[in-house]
Amino acid sequence: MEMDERKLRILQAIVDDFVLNNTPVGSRTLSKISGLGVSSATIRNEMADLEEMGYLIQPHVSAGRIPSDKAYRLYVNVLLRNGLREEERDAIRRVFNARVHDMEDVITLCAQTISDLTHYTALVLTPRQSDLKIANLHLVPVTRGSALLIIVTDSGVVRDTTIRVSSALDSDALYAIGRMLTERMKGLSLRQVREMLYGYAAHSDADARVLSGIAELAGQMEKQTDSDRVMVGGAHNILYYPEYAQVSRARAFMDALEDKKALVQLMRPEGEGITVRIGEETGMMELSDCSVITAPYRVGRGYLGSIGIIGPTRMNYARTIETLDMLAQELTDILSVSGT
Amino acid sequence: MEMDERKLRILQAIVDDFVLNNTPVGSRTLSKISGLGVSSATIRNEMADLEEMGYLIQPHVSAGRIPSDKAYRLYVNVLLRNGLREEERDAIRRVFNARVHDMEDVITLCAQTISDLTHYTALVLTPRQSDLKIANLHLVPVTRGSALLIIVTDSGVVRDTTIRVSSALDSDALYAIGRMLTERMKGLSLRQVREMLYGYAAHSDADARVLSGIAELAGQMEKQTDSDRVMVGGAHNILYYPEYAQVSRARAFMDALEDKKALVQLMRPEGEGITVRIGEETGMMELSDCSVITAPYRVGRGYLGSIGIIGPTRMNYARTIETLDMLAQELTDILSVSGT
DNA sequence: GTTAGCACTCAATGTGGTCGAGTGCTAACA
DNA sequence: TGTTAGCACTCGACCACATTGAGTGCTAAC
Repeated sequence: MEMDERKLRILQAIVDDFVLNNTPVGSRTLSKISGLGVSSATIRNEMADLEEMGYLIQPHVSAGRIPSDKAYRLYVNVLLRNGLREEERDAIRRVFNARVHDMEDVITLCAQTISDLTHYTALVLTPRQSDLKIANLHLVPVTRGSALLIIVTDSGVVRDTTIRVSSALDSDALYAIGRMLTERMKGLSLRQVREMLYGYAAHSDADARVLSGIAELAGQMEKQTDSDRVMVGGAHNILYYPEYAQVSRARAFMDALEDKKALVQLMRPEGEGITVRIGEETGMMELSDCSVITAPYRVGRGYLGSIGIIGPTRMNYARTIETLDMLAQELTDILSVSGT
Repeated sequence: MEMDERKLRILQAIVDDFVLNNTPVGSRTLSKISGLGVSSATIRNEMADLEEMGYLIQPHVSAGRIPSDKAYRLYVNVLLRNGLREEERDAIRRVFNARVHDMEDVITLCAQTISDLTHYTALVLTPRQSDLKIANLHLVPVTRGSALLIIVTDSGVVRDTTIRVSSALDSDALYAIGRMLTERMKGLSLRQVREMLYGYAAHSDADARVLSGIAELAGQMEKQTDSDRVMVGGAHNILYYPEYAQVSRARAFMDALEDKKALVQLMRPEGEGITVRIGEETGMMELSDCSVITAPYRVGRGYLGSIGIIGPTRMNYARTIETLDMLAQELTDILSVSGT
């Protein structure tokens, strides 16, 4: 059995219709909408073939057919076409125009935007903090005897923590210490800083306090597990898809979202661009009726993280892929300007 | 018809049982569990009275009774008793022990903790940024020609943005400008800073750039609407309550959570301590079968924000109230130490 | 290769019947 | 006067069964 043009068109029509209506597609409907001008009987023959080839599934004998994972895969690989109208593309380009805030804001905004635009559940994998390189260290007096330690990294991520310091240190003294430390640690990753600090002799008590503060913050940032890097937004979106009309299913979905470690795996890019994982391809039982689409974002040439969505396999792939692709590009652009 | 001791005990037993099992409570069950040692017929008479008084509702004639909002109100006002075991209280006290990170982390951790401990949906109202007072302003070189402007506020909130500056300014020059600005603006609220900047003549181009950066950031922080202050966590928890077994209800709930403005109103404290809003008392149609419990947190004597939960009216009030009360106290303690 | 026709399948929907938890009322009792 | 046993009654929940109709596969004709 081989695939021909007509089979392809029928398959595409089935996927399109099923994505839209979520009901098994019958031969009669198809002969009307496919625009092929053949009768339902002919379509039936073709559908029987497609089923035999593994592209279609018949829930029961007197229902129509629904696409299999394999069908979606084919659809994504060869049948996909423009999913967005030009004005929608414009809207996406304008999303980040407003203003570049700090990195966390950008990430949050991004998750929100993804969820709003696609109506699926947004996934964002933030950059790994321990890989970030220190750009600046600052010490800022808060009260007598306490100071705020601020670490600025190369991609603009700012972290801070309050530490105790000698009350003899005023703003200028703290600045000086900050400068000195910046000199030594600039360009190092947090991992390296921690290692360096182990063999570091403090000149004074004051220094010692500051150093241990830095060690602690660096430790914190390094301790950030992969799981902490995952953000989920708009999980409630799935409640609008009839696939999840049973609460138990919705619950299973939500629970799967709690497994951050697995999500990190799911967001691992395969190759340079967009990655689409369909149904079983997700490798997670609970998500076997879902698809995950992810797009990497970078700064300069280096991979930082991914943005993506998770939704029912019955998904508007064209729209979603294009939306994510554009957003990832925007994100990359913004980070390249503001960071480094 | 007046309320007597026995009616109270019966009502309490009904609420307790209904909260536990979510099924209308019948007279026979009640005569067994109430421990009053009277027959079901007697209980029936009492229940008829309680219904007449508005405390009970009969879904249909051959079902048992369920508590009305009025019953929960009475329950909360007079029948509540210790909801937590000592070891649970200990666990709560240890939540924030780990380490004080920056404020945002504390808030996030708090929402997570609330949702974990209570299994309801967590609500957190963060402090209003424009009311925060400036403690320190810092300018930090990022690249030649751009700098990071960092604003530290009195309760430790740090905001930052990248601004363009003259490339002639090195780290020391930026520090000096930062110090100068700190001198002038320390103790002012962001609102005041903005006003001040309007009538402010810049000494140089460099200054002008910096000032407009500050104005912008202050503007951003001020622009933060009340809606931006609301955080919702663990919304998926409600899927575990049979009240929301119909997806349409779950959806209505989730949609209500999107109305941040209304949530801010819901989290407005009434009086000093815990506020409980039951059913219709929430003032939101969509939440008429929910209750909202909130507890304010402060720094020093000033009200900063609230933490709380939202869940079905059929809720374990004792546990929840005590949990929130303790967490708010912990939060207040932590902020008082790290801030100001 | 395509199409009309037909018997067949099976989920979805509707209908009537039974079951049982729970009630209100009444009458007897302490 | 308050409590209790007994009983007829109500009504949702559940089950069995029949009906409906969308959709199929197969066959025979074009």
